Amino acid sequence: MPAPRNATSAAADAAVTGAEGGDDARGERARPGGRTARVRADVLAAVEAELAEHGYDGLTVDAVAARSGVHRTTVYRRWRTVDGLLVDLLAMGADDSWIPAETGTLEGDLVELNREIHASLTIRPSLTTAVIAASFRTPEAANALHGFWKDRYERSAIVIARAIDRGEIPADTDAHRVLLTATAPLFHQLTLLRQDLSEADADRYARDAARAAKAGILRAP
Amino acid sequence: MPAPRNATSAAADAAVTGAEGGDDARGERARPGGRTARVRADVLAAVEAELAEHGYDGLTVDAVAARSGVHRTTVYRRWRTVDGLLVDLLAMGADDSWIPAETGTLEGDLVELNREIHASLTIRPSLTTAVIAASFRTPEAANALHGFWKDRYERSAIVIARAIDRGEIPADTDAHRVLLTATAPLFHQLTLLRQDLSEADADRYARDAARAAKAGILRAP
DNA sequence: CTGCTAATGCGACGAATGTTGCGTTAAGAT
DNA sequence: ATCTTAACGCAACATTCGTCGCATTAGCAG
Repeated sequence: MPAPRNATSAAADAAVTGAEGGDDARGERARPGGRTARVRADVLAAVEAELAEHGYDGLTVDAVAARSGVHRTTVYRRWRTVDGLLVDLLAMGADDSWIPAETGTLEGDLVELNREIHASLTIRPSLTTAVIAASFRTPEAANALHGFWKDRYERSAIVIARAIDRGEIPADTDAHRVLLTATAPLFHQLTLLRQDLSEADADRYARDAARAAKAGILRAP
Repeated sequence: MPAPRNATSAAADAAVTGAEGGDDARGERARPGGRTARVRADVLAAVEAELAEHGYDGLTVDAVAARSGVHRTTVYRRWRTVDGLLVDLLAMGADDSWIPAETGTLEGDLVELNREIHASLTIRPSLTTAVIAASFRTPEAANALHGFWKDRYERSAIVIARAIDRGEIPADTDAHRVLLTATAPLFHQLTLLRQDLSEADADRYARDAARAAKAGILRAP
């Protein structure tokens, strides 16, 4: 389960894609052309750089504007708040083509998921962690986060389906519960308890969940 | 595992205990007497009330000062920030005499822990959630949160020790892993994914962890 | 190229947020 | 009761944050 890819490279794309930033999605003809897209790319790149230097609690609209060379007012108008910037960064970094890796075993698939999550929470700066922080401050960020992970968990459910097809685990295994059992300890330990957690530990929680599923412990309801 | 008890009643104690607020813990003789303690009690009660009305993102020093009848400057001097207020509230609400309930079975003990956590995250306003939010903004809040939960998990380890004594689970069962497997899904689903999670769901994660431990899945290392 | 106008730039403004210096109050000691 | 001084109240100040009106720039259409 990936965190949003770290978006540095993705920022460049924005100039081409010209997706609509901010929030004003009125039905009229917009003007997503060159400059607007360039501004978005510059600003989001600046957000990422500021995040790397000062972290979430040191992230300000003014600093982002100054670094990007875009005027304060423009940033306020298009993104409204710091959290709005992070939401947009998350949206840009979200890889819609992502699907969980297929290793041939439930255990291997879960280990792979946990490694991606572990990387996304451990990397500095962690966009994932920043958006989590933002989600406690504005409903928009909370919704964006919720939507992102909901999508990821839904896509990941195929891992359990494949294991059922292979006969590894009971057919009535509760997919969401398996995923949560495997992944939740990483989030809890790394973002809430703020304790170190090695990749080996992440692997172990994945294996624990796989073994529990095989033992028929995680069957619905 | 309790969240800090909801501190309304505890606020009254402050006038008596007169624990030192804020952060300036210099070695000189302090003056924790009547007025200082009364101010602390008033302010922290106001914090709790404001939290109930406006939530964490609507919590401001000015509003707390106005409600408590204490001057802005005093609040800034003693607590520095909104997060400092929450840290102090957490410290006051922390029940040092807490020990996990003893039900006679590992499953029952874990269910009881999860119910306490579920309640602390579900109650409005949730001081626990507010402190989590604060922990993303200041290192002090992060440390306070870390310390609080570290203490709670250490105390809770006795639940696994008792189960081992009873012969319910293998002697080399990894206590921390059992606790995390049981409790992490609650935090993850309720505070990160922002999805509903019933008490019955909380119970089930507790039972899952107990069954996994019995099956020898959660043995050290 | 020319006109239209969305998007940006610009400066000024008001509000919210913290800070500082100094006078006042009251806790604790004698 | 009196003295000392930590803690608090107060007002003025500085800074940051977010908004507004208007001028300027630059997509896009014809």
